[in-house]
Amino acid sequence: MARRKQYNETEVIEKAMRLFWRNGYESTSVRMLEKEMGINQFSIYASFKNKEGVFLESIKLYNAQIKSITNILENSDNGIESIKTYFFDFLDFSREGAIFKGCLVTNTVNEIKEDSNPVIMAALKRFSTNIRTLFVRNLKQDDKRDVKEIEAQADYLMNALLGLSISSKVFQENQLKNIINITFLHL
Amino acid sequence: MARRKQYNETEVIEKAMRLFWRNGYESTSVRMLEKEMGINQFSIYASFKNKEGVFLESIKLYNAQIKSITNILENSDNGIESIKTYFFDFLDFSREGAIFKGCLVTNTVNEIKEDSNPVIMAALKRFSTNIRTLFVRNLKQDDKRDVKEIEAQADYLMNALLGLSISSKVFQENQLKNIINITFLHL
DNA sequence: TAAATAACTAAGCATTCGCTTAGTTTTAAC
DNA sequence: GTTAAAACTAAGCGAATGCTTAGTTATTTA
Repeated sequence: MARRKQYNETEVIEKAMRLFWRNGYESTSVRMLEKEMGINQFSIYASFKNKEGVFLESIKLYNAQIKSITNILENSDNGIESIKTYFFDFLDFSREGAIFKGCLVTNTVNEIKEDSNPVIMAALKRFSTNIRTLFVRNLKQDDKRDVKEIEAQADYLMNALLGLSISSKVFQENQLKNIINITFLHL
Repeated sequence: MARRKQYNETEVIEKAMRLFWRNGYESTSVRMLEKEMGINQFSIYASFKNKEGVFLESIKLYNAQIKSITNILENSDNGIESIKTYFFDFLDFSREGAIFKGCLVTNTVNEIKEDSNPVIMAALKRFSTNIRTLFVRNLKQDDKRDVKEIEAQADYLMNALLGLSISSKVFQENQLKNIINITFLHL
């Protein structure tokens, strides 16, 4: 009946995601998305409605990709050791060649203003809440741990993880590994 | 010979700084600066050359204001205890009413792209290097501390401080205090 | 082969951005 | 009081933003 799409929507979102990851949401213009995704603006808006739609799909893909790491955490019964593994895995996940891009979600939280885009903000909050829940779950696996302290320890770990997302752009790899090691000392 | 300025440059920078602090650099437009500073665009450019100039002056003022805290750290001989105090003081410093604004510098580092504005980026790096140096200095005051570990511990503390700047916008005050307490446990 | 329709191209829309400039008002020196 | 210069107002500059639309091309169905 009509012409077929000359691009694969999943493939172009993969490219969009990498651009957002490197650049942030606001700093990535639709013209840049055009070039990176290799399709015209018309096609972008036809497939994803608007720039926000492209980003939300990018977050979905990011979530799917990082699942390979969170799944390990989710299926583990090794308490805090698995959380530490998650930190190292995350660092590896955020690597692109020699540089670290941080976490797409954390990067965006830092950039977006709460009231400027509540839809995106809600998606981002959902993401980090999920990770914190996994931390709590795993902390509870350690028998000797004081249950009353678990919530505070989860916050502490989230703080370290958020920090790591920024630090990874500033510090060297061996510094980052030291940071993780010290974070889990005596916890 | 001529008309006098109808505004005080220090006063209007104070207002600009607070806006940047809440909003970030890119997200703050010159139109917003006009309103907040209470002066016309012409006056802004006459006094500070350009938007970047306004921001650099804002950083200077921020530095001057946070000196009340860093001075305490600089003049202390209490080792890591003084660093912990600095964390609590910073939290208080970043408070505006019920909400926490984080650190102006950290907020901006997260927003600015390295190559998009190297001048501002350099100013920001200088700022955080200074704080890390203070951390190293204070860690060395503790006799029993292993000197080889001090650099890594300074990185760890910077990571926690960077994290705190983000966390302070998400977590409640008592959560933040718990995070600081756990950060300094057993260090 | 012809008609129908989805997918494409490219130009252009209104708005906002950082910044400038033409023209007016105020004030100090003479 | 006159003059000169700095400080002001407000309009508008070119470029970039997110998004739309008029017009063309390609492909499926009949």
